[in-house]
Amino acid sequence: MQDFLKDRYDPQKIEVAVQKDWHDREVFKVTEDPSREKFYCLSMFPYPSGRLHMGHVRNYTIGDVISRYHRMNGKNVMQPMGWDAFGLPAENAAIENGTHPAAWTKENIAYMRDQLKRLGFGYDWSREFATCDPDYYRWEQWFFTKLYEQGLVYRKTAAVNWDPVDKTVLANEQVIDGRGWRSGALVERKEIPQWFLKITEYAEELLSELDTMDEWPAAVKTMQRNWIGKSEGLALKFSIENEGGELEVFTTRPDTIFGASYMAVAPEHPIAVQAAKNNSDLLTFLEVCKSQSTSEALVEKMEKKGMPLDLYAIHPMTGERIPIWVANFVLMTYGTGAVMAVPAHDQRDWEFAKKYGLPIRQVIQTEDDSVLVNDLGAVSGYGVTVNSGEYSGLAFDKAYESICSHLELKKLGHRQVQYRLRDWLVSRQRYWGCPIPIMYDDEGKEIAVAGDVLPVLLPKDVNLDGSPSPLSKASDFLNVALPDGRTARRETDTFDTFFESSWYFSRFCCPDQSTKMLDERANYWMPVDIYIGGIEHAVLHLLYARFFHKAMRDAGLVTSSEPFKRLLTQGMVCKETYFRDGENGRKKYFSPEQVEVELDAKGRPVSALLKEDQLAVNIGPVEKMSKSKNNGVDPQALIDTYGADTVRLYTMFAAPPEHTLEWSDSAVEGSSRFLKSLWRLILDHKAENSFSTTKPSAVTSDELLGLRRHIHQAIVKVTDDISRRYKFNTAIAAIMELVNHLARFDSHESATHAIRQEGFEVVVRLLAPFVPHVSQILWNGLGQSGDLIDVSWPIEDKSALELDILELVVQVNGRKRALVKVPVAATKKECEEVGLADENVARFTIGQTVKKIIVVPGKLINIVVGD
RNA sequence: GCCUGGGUGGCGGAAUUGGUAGACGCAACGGACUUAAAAUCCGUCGGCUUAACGGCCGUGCCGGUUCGAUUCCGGCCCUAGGCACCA
Repeated sequence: MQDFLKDRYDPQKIEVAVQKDWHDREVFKVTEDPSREKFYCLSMFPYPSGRLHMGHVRNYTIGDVISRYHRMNGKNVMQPMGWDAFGLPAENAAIENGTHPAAWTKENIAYMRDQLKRLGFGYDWSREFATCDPDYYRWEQWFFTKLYEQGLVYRKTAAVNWDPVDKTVLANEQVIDGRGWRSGALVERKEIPQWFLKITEYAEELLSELDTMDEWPAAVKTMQRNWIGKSEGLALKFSIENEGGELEVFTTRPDTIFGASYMAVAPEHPIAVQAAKNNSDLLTFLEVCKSQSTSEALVEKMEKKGMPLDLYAIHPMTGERIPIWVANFVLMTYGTGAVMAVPAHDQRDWEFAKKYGLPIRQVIQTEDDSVLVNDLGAVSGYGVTVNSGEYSGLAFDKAYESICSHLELKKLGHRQVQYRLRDWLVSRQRYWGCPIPIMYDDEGKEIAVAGDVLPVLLPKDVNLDGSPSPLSKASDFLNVALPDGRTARRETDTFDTFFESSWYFSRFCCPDQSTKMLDERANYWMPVDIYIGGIEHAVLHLLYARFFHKAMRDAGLVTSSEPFKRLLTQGMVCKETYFRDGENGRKKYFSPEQVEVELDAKGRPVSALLKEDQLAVNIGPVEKMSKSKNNGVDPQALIDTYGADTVRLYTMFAAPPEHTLEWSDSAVEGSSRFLKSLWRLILDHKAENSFSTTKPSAVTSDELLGLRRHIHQAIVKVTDDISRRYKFNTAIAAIMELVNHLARFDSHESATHAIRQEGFEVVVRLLAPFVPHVSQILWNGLGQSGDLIDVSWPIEDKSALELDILELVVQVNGRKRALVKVPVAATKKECEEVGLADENVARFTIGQTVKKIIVVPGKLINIVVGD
């Protein structure tokens, strides 16, 4: 590498040169090496939307810092990159601009790949692939047919959002205020046959394995546990009066059964549908329910409504007639689609009962609520049964046991484990996705496509005009001749794009394998040692990927049970917003560059003007960078202005990885300033041209020992922050502190030069993961040769950390009153004496009795006094 | 509505196991250098109070545990993410 450490710091020049060198020598290309510890570092691959956004930059910088750190610690590090290339935006772009999704995607990938390279991420580009490559998706088609053979795949009807004008299925995102985003038509709920994967077969393992995943954030594990939603309870049957049928429900509270005063079923429940056949009011109600969204969030926020079915169930304990209602809040997708309502002890049942005047009967008495006040709401806690016939007066466990046993004996119920988790609906009625490898013969019987004729290629030549399913009109694709001479019709649905992202990490281990889905290399690299990505994936993507990996394990494709050893969830990147109220009630947003902000004396923003017309604009909240809020910062512009190192340094310094990061242009300036000043300090240091024979460990002056202690303390701190705490902001702060110490040390003797040389060599190595380009140049500038990426991470000299004198805080009754110096070896008693002797401490202890003295070794002395 | 986080100076954040609240940086202000500006360097920087030493208050709000609470517990407010077809 050429000697760049001359005159001015020019990031563009050095970064491009360093990157070219890495590329020419394939520095980041790796192979399996059983002699070294492997480290598989993975960042969630991007959807190729067009350009990188700041969220990508942040995500990939975190991954690159961790990768480079582990490589400097001697591990065999693999860091791959690829593209989650199927999805809705490509189809939308196709409809809007007339570009083909394949071409649009390819172009975006090319641009974004260049951006990633310009940011200096150490990826093994030889492993790159896009999920829309047939070489990739053929294997997921193959695996789908394996799962089909094993009975883990099935077809049944499920609801979709149907746009009656465009005659197409809409994603939840495409439904705005109940209307299709393009047509504006009221969206309907429609039941169509779709493909499902039996993730519920793995519910128990997906749940229990979480207990062993101690390197995952507790919040993510809790979210997954609640999503899987295991509950134990009683499945019981209520017979229906006259009709002779039965209504099955599930309850976790059999102890409240005597309080069941009505039943509620989902609008799609067969008995509701049946009852509506000769009841036009009921039919109308069911139709209204049908127009409601498929989104659970919206269903739960709706006003709770219902209608009686004019049917009665027989209470299995009391023989009482209880009315059956249909209710819009009962979900057909959970349990049996029917519930027994106990309004006294369930808040939602209570509200519904109040609204429709249904009886509320208290059957549980909690310790602190001897009387149930009906007007305040349900009492959902546990307690002792009352008004429950022969089962009255029992504690929860006893009541649960005896009621379950009684109903089991009478064959009216059985204990059951129930999960909230539903099977994974993988069918999508879209073009730009992986075709589902299924055919239907003339009788409509399904046939899985044989493995040796895969892939089922997604045809390129289709008509994309926004009308329904292009694949159903592509006759070359649609019609197939079977080997036995019969003809068949292909499935026209494609896979959910979560299908592709559920196993890409395994394929990165052996992307060139052309005869198998995976090979032995996957077992060398898997599991991923650290997986980094947005918190928004906490449940869906991460749960699907865990399930998929277990299914692959059971098919003998991998040996590990969990795909991701550690998970690091990254916060969003935000920026302030500026807007004016538009005519149609919608806000018009202005980008921060268009706005001039006026600050008060304290630096608080007080008002903002649009530069263009010098009139006021409103200052909005700080929100996630997005096109709609017009508050995005283009990483490319920053790279062009400051260089990749500054952008990387700022994104790591501004906040810990899990936090949302609030973007500040002036703070970016600060990171740039730090690199410039470090450059100048090392340039000046080099110019001293001092020859020193002093060994750093041999210095004796207090000042130099102190300086050297700062150097080795920084090594300890930064190492711990990167490897254990994943707190890159404090790691960088510690490096900045060390640089400040080195810069302010006002001596230029040869011994000082030697310590400074040691200090800068440490600083440059500690900075290498964050700002790899400038670090490489400074490393060479300090007289060292070779690739910094393969230089060992510094190790602290323990003797440099030793101290003789400690500072202790002295508190009186928990309030800080003094700082005292004591020898390291001081006993507890000696510390107490020094503390009590302090003048300011004495002001607060005089005339008081010392009741107790607490000494926390190395930290503080707390003197507790009183009268 | 349900599940899960978060709330600390003007701002981003620090305080790692209950032990000095505000590290590091930004902004702001004062000064040096300069014909001037930029850049750079030095200093101040939570509020109130004091001549000074120091003192009092202060980590969203209310209450509790403790010698000691940003940290633990209970309740509340605000805010972000997810809720199964955005990825």
